[in-house]
Amino acid sequence: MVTGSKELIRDINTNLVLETIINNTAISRAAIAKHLGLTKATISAIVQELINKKLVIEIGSDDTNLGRKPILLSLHKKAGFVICIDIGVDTISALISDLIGEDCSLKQIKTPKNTSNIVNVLIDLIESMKLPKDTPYDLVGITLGIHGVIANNQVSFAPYYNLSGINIAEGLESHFNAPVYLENEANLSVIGEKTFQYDYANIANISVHSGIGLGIIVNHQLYAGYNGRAGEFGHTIIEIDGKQCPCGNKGCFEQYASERNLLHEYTKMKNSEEQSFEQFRVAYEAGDLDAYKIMDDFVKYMSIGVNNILNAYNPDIVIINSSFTIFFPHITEKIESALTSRMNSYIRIVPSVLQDTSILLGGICVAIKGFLGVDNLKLNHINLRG
Amino acid sequence: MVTGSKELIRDINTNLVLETIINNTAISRAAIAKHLGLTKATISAIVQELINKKLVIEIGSDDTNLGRKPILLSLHKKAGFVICIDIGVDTISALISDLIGEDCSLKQIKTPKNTSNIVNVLIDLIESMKLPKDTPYDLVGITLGIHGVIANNQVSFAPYYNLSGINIAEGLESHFNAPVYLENEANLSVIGEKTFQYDYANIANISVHSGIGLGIIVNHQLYAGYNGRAGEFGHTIIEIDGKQCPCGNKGCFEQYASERNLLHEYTKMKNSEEQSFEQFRVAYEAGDLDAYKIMDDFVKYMSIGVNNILNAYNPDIVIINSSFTIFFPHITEKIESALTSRMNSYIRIVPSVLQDTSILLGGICVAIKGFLGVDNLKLNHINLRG
DNA sequence: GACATTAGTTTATTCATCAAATCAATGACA
DNA sequence: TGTCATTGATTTGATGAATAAACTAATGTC
Repeated sequence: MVTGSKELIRDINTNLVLETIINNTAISRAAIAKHLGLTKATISAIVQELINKKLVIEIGSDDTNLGRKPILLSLHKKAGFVICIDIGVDTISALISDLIGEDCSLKQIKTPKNTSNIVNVLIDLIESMKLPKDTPYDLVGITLGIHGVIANNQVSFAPYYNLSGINIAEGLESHFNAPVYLENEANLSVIGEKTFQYDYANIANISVHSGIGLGIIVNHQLYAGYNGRAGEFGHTIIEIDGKQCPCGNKGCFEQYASERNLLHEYTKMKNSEEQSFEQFRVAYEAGDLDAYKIMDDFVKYMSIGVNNILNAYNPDIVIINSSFTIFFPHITEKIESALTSRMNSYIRIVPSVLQDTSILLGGICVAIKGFLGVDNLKLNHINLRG
Repeated sequence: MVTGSKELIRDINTNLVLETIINNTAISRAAIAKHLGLTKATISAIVQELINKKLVIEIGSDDTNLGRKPILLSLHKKAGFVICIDIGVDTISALISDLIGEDCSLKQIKTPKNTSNIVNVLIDLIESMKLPKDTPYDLVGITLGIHGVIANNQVSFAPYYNLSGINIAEGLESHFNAPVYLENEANLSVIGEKTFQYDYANIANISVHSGIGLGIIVNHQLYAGYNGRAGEFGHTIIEIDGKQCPCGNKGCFEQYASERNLLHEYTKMKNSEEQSFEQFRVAYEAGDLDAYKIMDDFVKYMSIGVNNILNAYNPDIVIINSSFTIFFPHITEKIESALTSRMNSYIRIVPSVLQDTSILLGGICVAIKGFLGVDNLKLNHINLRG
């Protein structure tokens, strides 16, 4: 039960001050006070505390033309560092970052066939990377991106690899002495998009891969449903008595609009061996009519999916993350014009810019938010290197 | 910007105390302190304030077998009264209630063809009813149930009557000097179900009438999307290139599962004049095979809708409110067994008990919550009379 | 009638906010 | 060069709400 107390007030205001400092990059005490509607005395006290904790630093004066020059405050971005590991079906990717998502370094390995030893694999992976030295807090959080359903920080259902029953979080936590956050990949993706790219209050992010995932932001917060199964949008039905889906349903969305299905249809047209996306792309750019037909199908099915998302969640913006939108970003305009319902309000449909980095960047955010206690993070500078 | 302050602490704790008193019907100061984890001193101070404001009364001692007998506290349910008016397409229903949803009185009139004068119609309706006398606060809130989309306490889109552009809330507020809350009918419905019947954290409530509405409770709160259009589930597509819907789409859910469509299909089978639900019901109970076929369709389409709701919102419970479930409540079991996806977690599918009173009772709750500042209301006793 | 037990109140303390005064720094201007 | 207006930041005292601990109140038991 969250009741009111002095500590609660301080917590709320401290987090707001931190949030204000981060989201404004550099800001003075006076400006924070004005922004939050708190008195300068309060802000001074809170800032002093944050400076003592080495979470905030003074970075010199701003250039104003009247009165005393303000002292600019900034997050001490090297106070510690965070790690996100995306456990993909084929590849495990690890990203180390400072506290604002800058100065990242990436390492990738193959996902082992047998995942029973996953905790040790992850420990070895992290220890093989160059970790920042001599920071006040060192490693302050690890996020794991999982292709599956998470409940209570544990994998409760993962169709592509067997992680259920293994307590990954605890294993890593006790070894690194830092909090470990498990999260669904589609959820991390939308958090990454919100934090680094599209700062809207309500976002739907569709990830089209072999299946289809959906991450939802509602009122600036991740919406995961009561046991983490919300946004299993790939298994909503868009065709009565439609194509059989392995899940047991007939006519699931991902049996139509997934990359796997569309390439499969393309292969059938070509009557050849399994076609890759790259082969499809080359053919499309060469003006191949079959490829055009497949792209039309993608637009048609995706517009149905987007219509259903609009009527279910009513977001401000829909982001589509897929190979199709990476190579043909203007396809989102076609999807938008394929929407037919007069019930829909005005909406933006955009291709993902972060593409396959959105999961890792989203994981970085989760760990940073967890460490700093900040609710609504907004970061800008991205600089990925291998 | 919500910042921390002394007043915020008191507000939070006062609302928690009120909530505890209401949801426990009668409870002592000591028990409240234990329940909330606050000290007895704090609770005593807050309760004294509430008694002074005539919102809480002492109702005698409880019978315990050891120590001093506790003084039981209760909400002063006659401190004021609230009104909900459901503006239906054909009928306007008004319900007056005390502050716990007991002691209600109902009045219904026909919806006027011309709704330009709606404010005066509502004022006349309210003033023609017997309002409680000599209460400390008198009328403390009016909720209007609207068959349409609400944004900023105004009707932004209503397909069945023309209310856009009329500032109903302001007109009533200035006349009765009480806050007026506009809300979508499907949203009120789910609030009513949650408060009076099914106390779950995550609820989906499907209202099947001529169209199909959906009210969603997420984490104990109504989920309405950023401009009130979430839950327009009737216009999600369940059939590619399906039946034409007036909204512009093809294959909308409500073109299949709505009462209007199913009766229309039944009429076509019978090759007669338009069949009513009553005619359908009589035939079904007489063993008519066409009626059985229609009911099978209802189960089939509804199970698709429920599947999509589960994968979109992941609620704890799905409530179905329709003529079909009123007369054949066990049909929800058939719908449940028609679910095929192994992605779905365990779920309860139940028929609405409140039926057509859910909107009015939900509206009563909205007004009570607004007046008392209570977040999570739980009420029990229902006693409707005409 | 002493005592254990529970309910509720009183009192002193703590702590975070606020308002107002004060100190600090800086450019404008005479 | 020195005064002043202006803005930034800190200090000080007051306020209010929570807490802990002591105290009063009420009641049944032995």
